[in-house]
Amino acid sequence: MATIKDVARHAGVSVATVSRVLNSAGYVHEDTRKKVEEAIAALQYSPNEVARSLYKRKSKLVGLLIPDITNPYFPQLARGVEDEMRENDFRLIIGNSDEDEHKEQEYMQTFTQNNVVGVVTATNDPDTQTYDSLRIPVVFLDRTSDDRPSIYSDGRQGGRLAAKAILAGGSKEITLMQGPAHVKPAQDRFSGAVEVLEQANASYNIIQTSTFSFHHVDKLAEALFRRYPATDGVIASNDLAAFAVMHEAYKLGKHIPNDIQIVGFDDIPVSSLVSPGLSTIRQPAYEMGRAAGRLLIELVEGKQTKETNTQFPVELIERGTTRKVEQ
Amino acid sequence: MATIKDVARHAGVSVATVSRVLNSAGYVHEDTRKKVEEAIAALQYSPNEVARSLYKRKSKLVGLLIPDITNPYFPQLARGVEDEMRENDFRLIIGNSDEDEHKEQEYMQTFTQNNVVGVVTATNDPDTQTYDSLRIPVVFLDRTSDDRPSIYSDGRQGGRLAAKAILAGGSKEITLMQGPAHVKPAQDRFSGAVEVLEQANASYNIIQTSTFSFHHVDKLAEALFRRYPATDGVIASNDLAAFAVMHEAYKLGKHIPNDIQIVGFDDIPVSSLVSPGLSTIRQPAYEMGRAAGRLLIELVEGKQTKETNTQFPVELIERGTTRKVEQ
DNA sequence: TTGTACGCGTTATCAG
DNA sequence: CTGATAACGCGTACAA
Repeated sequence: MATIKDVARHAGVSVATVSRVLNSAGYVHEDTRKKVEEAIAALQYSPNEVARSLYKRKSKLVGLLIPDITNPYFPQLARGVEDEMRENDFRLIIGNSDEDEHKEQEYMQTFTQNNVVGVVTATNDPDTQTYDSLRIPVVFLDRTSDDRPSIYSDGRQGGRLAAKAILAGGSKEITLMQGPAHVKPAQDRFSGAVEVLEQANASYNIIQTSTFSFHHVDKLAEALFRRYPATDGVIASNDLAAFAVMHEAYKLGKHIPNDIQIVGFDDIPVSSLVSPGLSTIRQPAYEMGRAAGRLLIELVEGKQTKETNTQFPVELIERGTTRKVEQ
Repeated sequence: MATIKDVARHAGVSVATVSRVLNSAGYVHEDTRKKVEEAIAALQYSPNEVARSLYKRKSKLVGLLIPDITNPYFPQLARGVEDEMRENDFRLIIGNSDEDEHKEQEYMQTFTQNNVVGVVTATNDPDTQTYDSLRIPVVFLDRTSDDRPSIYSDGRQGGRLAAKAILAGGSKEITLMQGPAHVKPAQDRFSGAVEVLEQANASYNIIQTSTFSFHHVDKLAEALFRRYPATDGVIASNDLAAFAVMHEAYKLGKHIPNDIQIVGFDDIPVSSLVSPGLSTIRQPAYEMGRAAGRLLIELVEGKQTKETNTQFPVELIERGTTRKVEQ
């Protein structure tokens, strides 16, 4: 690895001059610039980001914390954040928190130890204390928060749309899956759905889930039909849960959507691929990720941003798990 | 952020001493150690990894390059790598290459600029040149290679198992999806399947795909049935492609598995959740990721490792898209 | 327009 | 056992 010194020597100038052309700062004669650039090319020099980071006390690194990358919803968020960052020359250190406060703290420490300029966190149960003591900007993603920069979608409206769709399709015995209590967006969805169901005077049951993880959803689906066998409409807490319900419904010999309607939440990519296609509430995850990235960059660069808190609209995607109704 | 100097001052010792207790190197009196540790606790000091990295010319960071995190197979690999790394105090810088050589190089540069100690690459078409000039260990993941450290699964055997399963279920008009030509594991699967089909004197057609991405698989599935309408058995290039085929088959009014059998590849988590469950060749992705992480660490630490090249077994998972046969 | 010298936070060497 | 001090590679006053 060539260093700035090697370049300076090769070009017959001082390191300061090299640094100047590198950062296009200060004055430097056209001819010397040329020489330096040639030297850089000849030596295939590229500046050591670590030394830079040490001197400036800030890197080109951003921390991204997500609950579990194995849940297809998060890679979309992550991808959005990454693309936005890459276009602005930032790179990501990614960590999975698994809803584990210890891991979360561990990663936050890694982030600060590495001079990240900011962090995006899509963690469900952020220990706000940890974030309070942070000196760098933090953007909360997929998480509502009034007093902090955050990007999220309209969970309440999503809940409403889901409930309306199920109602429109004529379900009478609706079961509502309630996501983890500490996850704000999950609760928003829930209350949005409840709101509509109440207004419609519909009868519904509730089944609780404490996690979004794979391993639990199938058991949850089983429990759902055991407890509420008459269920003919399910508002799932997310697409994964919806799949599990579909799976279980088939096992029980129910036909979808004739015997039972199901609405998911998220619209992860596979949802359009399965059969029947899953009707679901779409969150623009990728765009949300990008927005979070953009917001963080603005914060990092100290730009005045009034819009530090933006909510994305959701949308009902009707596919094959709900009944079509004539308009 | 407290620095080592602050700690030294607080403890009334020199920075050298603090450094010693930090790294438990050299001698330090029990009493002074105590004082230092108290100071560390009091100041909530944690060492600046950037400065460390600068001095030692190596960080606690590892680069991970994957084609696209949005494809559910890769998060599993990534998760395995991450967990293994985390347990050994390494952290990940993740990049999506999108099969784009430029992006790949960009990330490789980022990696070296940040003094990563090694990289794991699950990229399909690695520009080996880039890796040759690298001074740090590289582990190729999900990719066969004789002369380089790599972790992959037995694609050929996978292809065989898939073909046998389809044959056992009695399909007569088989269509074989051939993955991207430059992706070695994909070709292995293909040739494994061909091998079995040839031996059985089975009639089969081939449809090519140049990518594994979401947006193309549905079109591909469409093309498949347009070109080979009589198809009653499909060996898909991966689970995502299999889903697309299932979807298309339903659209055409075909019943699975009665009219048509489908076998996927990967066994991504949703495959067990959809209905019918997807019969597929399971690759132990998470374990492979962990193995890659472990191997990289061994390489980094200069341990003698004969096993620099390990192949994981694959396994047929029979679910609902193949016909059960009496043994 | 250019060069010298210092500091960013650590670790390691070498006296004491 | 402990303390100065020189690196690590870079950016920036300050001088020239």
